[in-house]
Amino acid sequence: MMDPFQAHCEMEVTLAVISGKWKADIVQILSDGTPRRYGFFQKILPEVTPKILTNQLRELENAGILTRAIYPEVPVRVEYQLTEAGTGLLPILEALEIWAQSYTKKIR
Amino acid sequence: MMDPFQAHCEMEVTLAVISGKWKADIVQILSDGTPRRYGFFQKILPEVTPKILTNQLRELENAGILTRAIYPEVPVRVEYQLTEAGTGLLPILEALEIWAQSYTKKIR
DNA sequence: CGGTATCCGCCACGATACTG
DNA sequence: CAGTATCGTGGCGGATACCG
Repeated sequence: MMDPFQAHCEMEVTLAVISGKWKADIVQILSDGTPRRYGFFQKILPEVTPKILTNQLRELENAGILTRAIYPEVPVRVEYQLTEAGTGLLPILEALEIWAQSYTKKIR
Repeated sequence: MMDPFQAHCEMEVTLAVISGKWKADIVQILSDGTPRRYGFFQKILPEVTPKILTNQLRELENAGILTRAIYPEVPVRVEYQLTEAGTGLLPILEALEIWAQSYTKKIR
């Protein structure tokens, strides 16, 4: 991830947070508030390899977008959930989606 | 630039369009509607090298975000201006900026 | 003035295999 | 179940020099 604090303009902080091949997908999967487990992401995103999935999750965690809760049961359970900051991202992602839709219509 | 048409979710089309080290800056420079010349970008963004600047401008042009008008005077004059699609991006960039501001306050 | 041409380093992303 | 470990690579961004 690009260092958000050497961005030229503020908005690049946000871009830095959600730029990452699978981050938008991950945030969207968590968008309904339900805590989700590692295997759930693998099921929804079958193309992402474990290493990459872990990497993207960790970067979002470090950015404060989601939390990672470990329940030391047997077998172990790990749950990911959006933080308040992550939830604040949702309207923006929706705006990105809406713009993309009208854009695709015009360009394609 | 990542191919916008093999994105997993629609919003990544938008991310693909504005992801690029200097693209947000370029769009913001053009945000007031005034046509701007190549040298103007170089003056505002002294760190970007000519090759990179050209590259970022071309990618935005190919994405339909801005137009490139050549006036074959002597010396030649080239002017860049936002398209309608590019203008539609402005509220989104502002939303990114606003989110970044509250985010920076919380995290830093 | 507004670019090209050439060369190159870095690192995000990935394939594959293995593990506490 | 939820991850590491290792090795590999494509292409974005950059430094530097040159051009119509």
